[in-house]
Amino acid sequence: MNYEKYSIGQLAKKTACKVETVHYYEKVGLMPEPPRTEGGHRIYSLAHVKRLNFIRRSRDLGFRIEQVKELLKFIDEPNHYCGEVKAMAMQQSRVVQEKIDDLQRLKSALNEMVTHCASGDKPVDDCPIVDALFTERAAEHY
Amino acid sequence: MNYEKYSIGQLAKKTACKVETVHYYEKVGLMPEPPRTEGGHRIYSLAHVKRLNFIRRSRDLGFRIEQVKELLKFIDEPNHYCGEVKAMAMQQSRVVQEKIDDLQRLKSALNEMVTHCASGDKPVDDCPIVDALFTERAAEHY
DNA sequence: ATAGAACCTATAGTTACTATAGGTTCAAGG
DNA sequence: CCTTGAACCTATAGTAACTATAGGTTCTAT
Repeated sequence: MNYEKYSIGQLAKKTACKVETVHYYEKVGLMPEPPRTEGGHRIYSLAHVKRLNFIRRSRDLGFRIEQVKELLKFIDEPNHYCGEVKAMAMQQSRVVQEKIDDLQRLKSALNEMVTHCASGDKPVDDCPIVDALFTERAAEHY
Repeated sequence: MNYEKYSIGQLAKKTACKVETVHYYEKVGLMPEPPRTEGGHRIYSLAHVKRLNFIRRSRDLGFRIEQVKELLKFIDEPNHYCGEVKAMAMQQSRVVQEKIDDLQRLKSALNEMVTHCASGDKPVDDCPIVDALFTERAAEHY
């Protein structure tokens, strides 16, 4: 076994995470309160490194903090099955796809505006982009 | 000309924007301080409706508030040309494309994890998704 | 022993709003 | 004219997920 101990700075470096972020994760309950030195400095072990890696990777994949808490619950508590984790990953994949769709629409709108604006040497009050932006929004919003 | 006057509530309804958001836009300098009734209620005109539509549409297209301020400057100040607006729209389109690319990578990672997790009936400590999440992150992050 | 890096806590700032509290004004009905 | 209740007013706090700052303490290496 690896019984190496780490300071918060070493933990942060190993996980590409800032020290302040570790403090934050502790405050919101993602990271446990670790043992301390006599002087009050936090002492971490390899288990903490792994846990923080898990948190960071989950966050990178777009899971919100509350979702990461759920994922961690699956791990911290016994009697959970892989299927629960799989369901969350699939759900997250769908959420991400929706965001992609949104952004695609957005980019199309921008590109369309740009192509309508051929010259660029017109004064602003004659600009088709500005014009498009002034247009009233769809009725469904009312 | 249309000299119709609107209360803040009517303005909000016409632009699919909340009253509090109009207050906020005034506070951060996107909307001007409008004239008031004797009792202190704000009075808006059609120009305000158009301006707020412009702001909302720009925000919907992903422009940040500071960028919307720049766009409005082009309109509020004389001697600006369509090309400046076009450049901002093109830049914004690139930013959006980058976000799309990021999300695509993210979704691929999620989908890969899901396909590796065939059964779902394994206990969590044997789950390939959990496993992947525990994996250390790429060296470039260090 | 001491210097300075790393750590500690608590608080404020970031973005773009949204929500709340507690009070005032407006418009419509009686 | 008076009342009632919706709409308005200001100021402040809350949201997500951190980041940054201030002011003080501890650790580590010389």
